[in-house]
Amino acid sequence: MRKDKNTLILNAAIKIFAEKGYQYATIAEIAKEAAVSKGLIHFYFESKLDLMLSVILSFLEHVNEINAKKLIGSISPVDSLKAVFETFQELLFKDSDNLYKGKILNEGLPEVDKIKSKVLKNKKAAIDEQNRKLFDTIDKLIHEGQKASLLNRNLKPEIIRQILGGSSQFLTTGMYLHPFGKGGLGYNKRDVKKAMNMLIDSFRAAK
Amino acid sequence: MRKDKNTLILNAAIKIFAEKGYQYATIAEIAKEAAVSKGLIHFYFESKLDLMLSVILSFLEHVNEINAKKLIGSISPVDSLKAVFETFQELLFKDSDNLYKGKILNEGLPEVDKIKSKVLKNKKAAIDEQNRKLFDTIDKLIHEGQKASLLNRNLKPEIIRQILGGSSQFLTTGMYLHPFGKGGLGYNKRDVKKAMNMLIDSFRAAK
Amino acid sequence: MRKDKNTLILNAAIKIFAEKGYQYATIAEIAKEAAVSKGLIHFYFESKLDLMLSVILSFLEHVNEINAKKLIGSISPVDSLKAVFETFQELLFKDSDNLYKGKILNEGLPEVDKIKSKVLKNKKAAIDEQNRKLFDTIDKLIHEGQKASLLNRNLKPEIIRQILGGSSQFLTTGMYLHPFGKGGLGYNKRDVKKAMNMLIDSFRAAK
Amino acid sequence: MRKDKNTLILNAAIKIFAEKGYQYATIAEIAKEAAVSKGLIHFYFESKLDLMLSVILSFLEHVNEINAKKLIGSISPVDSLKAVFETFQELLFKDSDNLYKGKILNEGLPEVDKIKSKVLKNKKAAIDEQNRKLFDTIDKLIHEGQKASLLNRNLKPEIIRQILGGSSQFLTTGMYLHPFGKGGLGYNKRDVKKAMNMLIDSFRAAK
DNA sequence: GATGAATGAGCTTTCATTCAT
DNA sequence: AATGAATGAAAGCTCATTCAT
Repeated sequence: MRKDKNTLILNAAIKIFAEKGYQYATIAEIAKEAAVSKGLIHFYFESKLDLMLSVILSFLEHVNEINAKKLIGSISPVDSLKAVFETFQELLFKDSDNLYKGKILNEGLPEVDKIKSKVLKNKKAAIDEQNRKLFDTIDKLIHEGQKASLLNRNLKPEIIRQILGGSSQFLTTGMYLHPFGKGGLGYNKRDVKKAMNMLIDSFRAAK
Repeated sequence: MRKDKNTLILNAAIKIFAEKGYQYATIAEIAKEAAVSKGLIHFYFESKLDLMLSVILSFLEHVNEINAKKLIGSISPVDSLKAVFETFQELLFKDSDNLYKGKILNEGLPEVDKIKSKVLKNKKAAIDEQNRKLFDTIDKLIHEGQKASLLNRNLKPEIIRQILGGSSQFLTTGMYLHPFGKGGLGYNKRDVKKAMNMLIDSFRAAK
Repeated sequence: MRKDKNTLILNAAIKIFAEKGYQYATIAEIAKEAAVSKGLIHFYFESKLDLMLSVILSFLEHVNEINAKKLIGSISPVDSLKAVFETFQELLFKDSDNLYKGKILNEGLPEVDKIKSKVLKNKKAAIDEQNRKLFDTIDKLIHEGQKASLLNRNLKPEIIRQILGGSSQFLTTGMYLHPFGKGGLGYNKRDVKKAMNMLIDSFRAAK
Repeated sequence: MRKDKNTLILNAAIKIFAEKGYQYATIAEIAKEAAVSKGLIHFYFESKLDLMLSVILSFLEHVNEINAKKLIGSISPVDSLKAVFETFQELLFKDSDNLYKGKILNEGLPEVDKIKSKVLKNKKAAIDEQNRKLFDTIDKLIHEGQKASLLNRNLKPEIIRQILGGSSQFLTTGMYLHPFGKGGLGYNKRDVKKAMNMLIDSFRAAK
């Protein structure tokens, strides 16, 4: 089953955006990577910015979709929280394409300010919605956990969320490390999962 | 005592780089902000990239300098660790210029790959050295703490470092929050300090 | 009886060319207007230029055809001249499609230089022929009028032709007016006819 | 006395715009004609459109300036009208640069709709003002002439203006003629002046 | 030291045209 | 006859960098 051109371009974009950064990535290079003409990219995507927003949107949709499935059962808020961050690790560690998406997610957001066209405004709205969904999921779980005295009430939920989010992202994308010539991460997927679970457990309310 | 032109340009660059991002910042705009001609910027700095590396380098030197002073006494590894991350918060929260530097630090790193000229290679080497110094400080403290059974030995030092670094950065720069229209951070400098200390304490070895 | 596709495309082209101008009109838009695929346009017309030349040619053929019928009887050269320019006004004022053609006629001519292909050279030759026919008709009538002492001999026929042509075109297309925000023309079809007749009468030889 | 680069570019633009038409003219070609880099054109002019508007504006300013001087004395409306159109002929026949301007004036106006930027809106406003000044001059003279029973009252002033304008333009730019392979105009500057004066005289009120 | 006019490589985007289906 | 995905040349514009003054 052949991938359609749309997906082909999207995957090439993920790779090039992540390798070069949004600004340094060129349509020409993405086209070359996808083995497609420059024109075709603009046939499927309104602009370079549209292309990047499409990458981000598809990733967030994927994350929320998986979360929705995972959180159906009646597990505790703390376990749910673990599950949510596990989703991140799973997706980001699954293959390099997804690892790339984590970087793009981080880098692409400032670009969103430049949105002018109607189509892109709609796409941004869709991204915002997916983001809000993700944040709401996390914040609600933290809040529930605190209400049920399962999580430490001494920290504001926003603080906890930032700690978990920052740790998750740095652990998976290896930020801090890469540019300074240190080779690999020095740890693996399993280590990350364990660390995140311990981290969440550390926020449990003292008995 | 008037600031010399070099510093004038550096400060303008910090502001514009942080506001627009490295790529979208233009020499023209930095020149305007510094009330200086475009030509003069290239008189003091070899290139745009040189300018950004100079910003990063000066920040890291500042951080290491402060750390060196703080860690002279014979405090425990855990308290030292707290002191190091406190340095970050202090610098980054001190004024908006330094907060900006946090963002630049994050964003500028991919650019480093493009370094070609000899002068810039030297500058990169200087940055790497300052970075290694910072990392070594952190890693050594974690290692000492684990050896002295003050810190949990179940987690690799790299993991702990990434968690502390990620949390610190997300808490101070508000990443995750900004692009999605949520207004302020919802917490303040004091909250961050408390949270980082609790976080470090959570890695203490169970008795 | 359904219009055939060829005519359908031609009419769509007239509308879009006139609204947007030749250069700004796109094949895609013409195709949409004609409710036809882009590919089909190139099935019926060799190129965009061919399409415009076809519009011009069909208009000139129409003008000459009508003139031929009108000038069969033995009316005076002056009345014939009036009839010829009346044809213009009639066609151009008849409906907006024809008014459009007047604009295209004016705008399209510089494009003719770009003709390269054999097919288009033939089409250009056909246009030239129709044009020559129209000019010859006008010039001959002026010349006859002058010879019969019905028209002022102080003005060269070319001069008279340019005055009549320029007046006719400016009166019908409203050139000069449109771009400066003045609303309608301020006069109607009847006014134009009267003015053109008076203008032609003004060239009558003084007794 | 060397022409400054601004004027150099403006003159190159006049030539290329007139030869190729606004749309077909390229910045690269204008730059080559001016023996200047592409970048410099955008240093002096905001955009290609700005460049053309600048050409039109400078021409209209020139026309109105000359008219203002000519109409200071207390000559009759009819003679004033002759003087105004004489200005056109003088400017347009003076040299090929000015003849070109006549064509650009005609062709460039539809582009004005595309104006978006603030700078260009100001430029458009300036053009509109110069145009209104020109139209007001013409319309006022026609109106005065009719009021003083010097000009035929059977024709609306707008009609007379269009006839004079259209004739003037067609006579000077040779529209109608050029594209059909007929060589020169077949008449000269003197013929045009005589014809325009006769035309204006033909609108005199019958005694 | 300081200026800013001048350069030119490089980018995104448009769109007529082609061709497999 | 008809479609529309795919192509690629060409264009306007940006901006770091240079250099005469």
